[in-house]
Amino acid sequence: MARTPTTHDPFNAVAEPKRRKVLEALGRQELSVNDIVQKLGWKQPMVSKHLSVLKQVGLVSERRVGRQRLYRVNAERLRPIYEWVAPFERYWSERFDRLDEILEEIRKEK
Amino acid sequence: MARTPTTHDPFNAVAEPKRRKVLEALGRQELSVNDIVQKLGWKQPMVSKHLSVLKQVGLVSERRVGRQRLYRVNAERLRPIYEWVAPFERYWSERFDRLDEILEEIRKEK
DNA sequence: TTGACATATTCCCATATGGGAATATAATAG
DNA sequence: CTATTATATTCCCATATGGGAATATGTCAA
Repeated sequence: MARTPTTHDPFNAVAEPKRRKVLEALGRQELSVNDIVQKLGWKQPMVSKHLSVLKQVGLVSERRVGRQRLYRVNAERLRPIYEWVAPFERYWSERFDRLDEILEEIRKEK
Repeated sequence: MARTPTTHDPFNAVAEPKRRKVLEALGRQELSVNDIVQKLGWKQPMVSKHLSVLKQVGLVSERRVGRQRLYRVNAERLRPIYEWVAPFERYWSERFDRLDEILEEIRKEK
């Protein structure tokens, strides 16, 4: 029944390129909405909306200071993505392992 | 407008949990549609549909042998995901680096 | 109180979705 | 040719989407 909501899990939240941009813009820093607006050059409501999704899914945390809201990345929530994809890293790096083996064999033949 | 199509890129394709299951089921092996149907216990059309998306986005390749179609993971296409998420790995592992520093300081004080 | 600033929310709409069920295509065997 | 096996496609529908524009909420300062 329809696509999984973007707020359902980190995989869906991060499928949206702009949401990835927001996380990149944040990096390790704690930034206000306006900081991000400046940095990315988007409209403020757009930034707020994407932050809202990221927050609902736990990818960012929010801290209120005066009239500002400071956001920071909650990297732990990215971990499932890393852990799912990391095992596949061997699939493409293995190619080079094989290349090493082949080169080794050629070396021995000489 | 509207959400980015699932066939647009690996991030969107893999946001769907069942599509991740299909890739896991494949692993390094080359499997027929029926192999996957057996392995996952889903209806055949469902498997075919998900394979179709994965193929369109380049996450699997297809080879025809007789009436069978053999699929295998094209791991290269997962690389962008790995490379996007990997830098964040430091964010959560760093916590332990700091812990090490703190322990080191305590040691010096003694 | 009244502004001014910072941020969030609402309303709008075209669009692609994933699942189920049924059916179509393709290829082999007899 | 026909039946059978292997796989793909079509039709259905409820649903959440992301963008734009406008507006609401919240907080400080004078």
